[in-house]
This record gives sequence, structure tokens and C-alpha cells, in this order.
Amino acid sequence: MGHLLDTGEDRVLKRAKLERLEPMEIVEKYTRSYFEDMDALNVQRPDISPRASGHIPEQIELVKILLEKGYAYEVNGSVYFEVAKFPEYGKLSGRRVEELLKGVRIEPNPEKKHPADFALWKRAEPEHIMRWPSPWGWGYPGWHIECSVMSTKYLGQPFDIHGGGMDNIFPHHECEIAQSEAAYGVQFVRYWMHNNMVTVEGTKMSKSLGNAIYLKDLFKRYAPLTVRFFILNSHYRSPLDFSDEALSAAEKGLERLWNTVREVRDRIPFAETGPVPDEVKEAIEKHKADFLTAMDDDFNTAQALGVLFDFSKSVNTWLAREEALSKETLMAIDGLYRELGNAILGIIPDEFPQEVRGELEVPLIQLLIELRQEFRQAKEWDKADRIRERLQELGIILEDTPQGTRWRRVRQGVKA
RNA sequence: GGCGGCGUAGCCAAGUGGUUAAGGCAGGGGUCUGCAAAACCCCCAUUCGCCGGUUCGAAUCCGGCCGCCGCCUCCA
Repeated sequence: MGHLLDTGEDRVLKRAKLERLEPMEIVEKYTRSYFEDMDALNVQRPDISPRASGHIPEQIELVKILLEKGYAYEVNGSVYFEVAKFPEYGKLSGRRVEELLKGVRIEPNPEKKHPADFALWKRAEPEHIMRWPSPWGWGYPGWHIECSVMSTKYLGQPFDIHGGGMDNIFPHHECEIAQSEAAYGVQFVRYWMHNNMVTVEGTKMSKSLGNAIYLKDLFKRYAPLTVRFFILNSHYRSPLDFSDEALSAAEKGLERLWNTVREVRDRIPFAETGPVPDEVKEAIEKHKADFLTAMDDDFNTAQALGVLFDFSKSVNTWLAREEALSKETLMAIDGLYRELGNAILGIIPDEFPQEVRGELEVPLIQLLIELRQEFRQAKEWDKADRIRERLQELGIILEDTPQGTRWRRVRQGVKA
């Protein structure tokens, strides 16, 4: 369903005309683009992504039920939900119907019995392309009914968690509750999770202000997992402010985490078999428990990340010791990173990307490392340092370790 | 005007009645290193927007005020 812009135009139709495409092509195009961004952010795809326009009969059915039960009334081919018949209206947002009227700055729709009543079905004039036949004539569904219908069709009623932005609490989620609970007489949703708003450099993000950030653009400057880490670093109920300073700090922090995990994984193939020290076992158990406690507390991802950093500090200390860690120890540590950092938070990749641009890149870097090693052995420090500096300028960082020289890319995952 | 969220160090950000206010970034000092990098150790908020109050005790509870954000509109 396109639904209307401030200008009264249909959102999808406007876009379709502009791009000279079928309305459904527009929907498909933006849906795919959205999934691309979510894939990059390591967000799992939903099992079902229902479309409102694919559920017109079900929506009509719900409107019929509400009419039959007396919660709705029809006027001129439109159907409205009568808020006065549902005393609990406002229970989610803490509003009272009487209070709502005071702030109304728009002249009430004369078709409505009460200004707070909302549309379940709207009559559509012939020029409105997205319209369907119904018992009340040609029209299209109201602005909240699709969510009630599609969520309960696939999840049942009640279902466990309904997410969404805080800005949708009223009227959208309030209306969903009214429709669904009035129709079926049982609770609609068990838990509501409302994330706070996103700002850019302290001001709200909006197209008209020209400060909107598109993920595809952001990914050119910061790796998608950096953005994910940044988002996870604050609680979902807190406002999220995008700034270069904050994103850069997140990038550094994630790199620190990755450095430790990379070191652990690099050592596994060369490590000797041996027992896992009690100290390590206990630390793994403790940090895992702390992590899960944080997540169980209303998805406190920020605190959970703190636990991961605490754990890494211990790991780094073990790694820096003289005695080598056994293969079992390293694998146990990596196992916790995979469980908490990968499976749960999705910020530590299964495998770190090499980001090779061409087949020649890796052998050439290795050649330069060899040459530099020879200069170092000859104590020709200026030449050795020049190789390291020039490579760094190219985005390759060299690190000398007791096991030899390692290299990695600066700002991994950022599309050049 | 009403409803809701937020306001914690230079920056980001946990913590919502009780020992020393997590963690990350930045900064300072040290260890390691040929020098770096990475890593480790130490330092870095007697104080939690402001003002009152409750309490033996408050960032945490109550009242008032200020600031940012959102909603109160047929965007969904």
C-alpha cells in the first residue's frame, strides 16, 4: 500500500511515475535494497516478510468482524474504528481520548463520530490506482490494520514481541491494539520493544533537513560491522546519535576486540595439545554468565559488550605470557567469542576478511615483508622502516611479533 | 499545553537505594620493541543537567525547573 504523503499523493505512485516503473517494481526495488543493507549489517532475514497488498482479503475480514461486533461504523464507503467503544484505548501510550482533542491542530474529518476515531477502510476514487473491491465499495485498507492482520496471521494472538520505533507508539501501535483486542477479545502483544530515535550530530535525521544518512553511503566510510558495533554499544531505548567522532571511536574499539580474537585464532594451528587451565575455565564461565545476565536484562547490549572487553583483557594477558597456551585453551577462548561475539551479537566474523584485491596482493606483501626482514637483520633500519611506512600509507599495517611479522588491513570491511 | 524517552568524564556509554560510578575512544606515565605497532601495568568523574525534599545512606525515590528528541496530523 502506498499511502499518502503530506501532499496527498500516494507515496508509491509518485515514485513509480518518477522512475517510470510499475508500483510493484518500486516496492520490490526498495525491499531488495533494504535487505542488502540488513545483510551487510549481519541482520538475519525474517522467515516471512509479508506484504500488505498481499493480504487485502484478511484485512477486509478483520474490518467485517469489527463492524459485526459494533466497534466500527461505515460512512460513505469508509469504515472507522469507534474509539469510544474501546475504553482501553490509550493504555500503551498513556493518553486519554479527552486530552487528545486539545492538541488537535487539524480540522476533524466530518465523517468521523469522534476526531480520535481512525480509519479501518478508506473509500478510493477511481484515480487512486492502489484500490480493491470490498463490501463497502472500492477502497484501500486503513493505516494500521495491515499490522494487526499480518502479525497475528503468522504469529498468533497474543504473540510475544512487537518491535518498532518510539515514534510509532501513538497512534500506530495504539490502534493496532484496539483493532486486534476488540476483534478477538484477547491480548494482542505480550512485550513491546520501542527503540529510541536516531539523530545526526545532535539533530534529528530528516530528508528535508538534508542530513539523512543512508546506510549504503555510511558503509563507504565505516565497515557495516563497525556500524553494528556502534549501535550495539548503546541501549536500544537510548537516543542514538551518529557522529564521526562516535563512529571512529567504535571503529577503534571493534578493532581492539578483533585484534585479540585474531591473535587467538592465528595461534591455534601451531599450538600444542594440552589441558585448559582452571583460571581460563573459570574466566570463560564467569564472563559468559555475566554476558547472558546483561542480555537477559532487556537486551543490555552495551553492558554485554563491556563484558566482552573485560574478557579480552584477560585473554590478552594470557597471550602475553611466556608459556604458550594449549590448543584446547585457545579453542575454548575462541569458542566463547564465537558464541557471544558471533552467534549472539554478530560483530565478530566467523572468518576475518582478507580483502584481497587481486591475486598479486598477498604474495607482494609477503615479498616486502621478507625484504624488510633482511634489512632488519642487516640493521638497515631506515630501509626497513621505509617499507613499513609506505605499506601503512597503502593501508597495510605490519606488526613484528616473536612469531614473525604479521600484516593486516587498516579499517577492514570498508569499501574503498 | 498534554503524553513518552533521554540528559553520567574531553567524546561515546552502562549503572536506577548501600563497599573504590562498568566498558570503549581520546589523553598522560611506564613495560615490551632497533624504532614502531599490538598488548600489558598505572593515572584520568569525591561526582552523575539544575534546585529543593525523603532516607542512616540517592546518579538511583519524590517535587519543581532547564535542555535535547519523539508523538499528540490520513507517514506506518
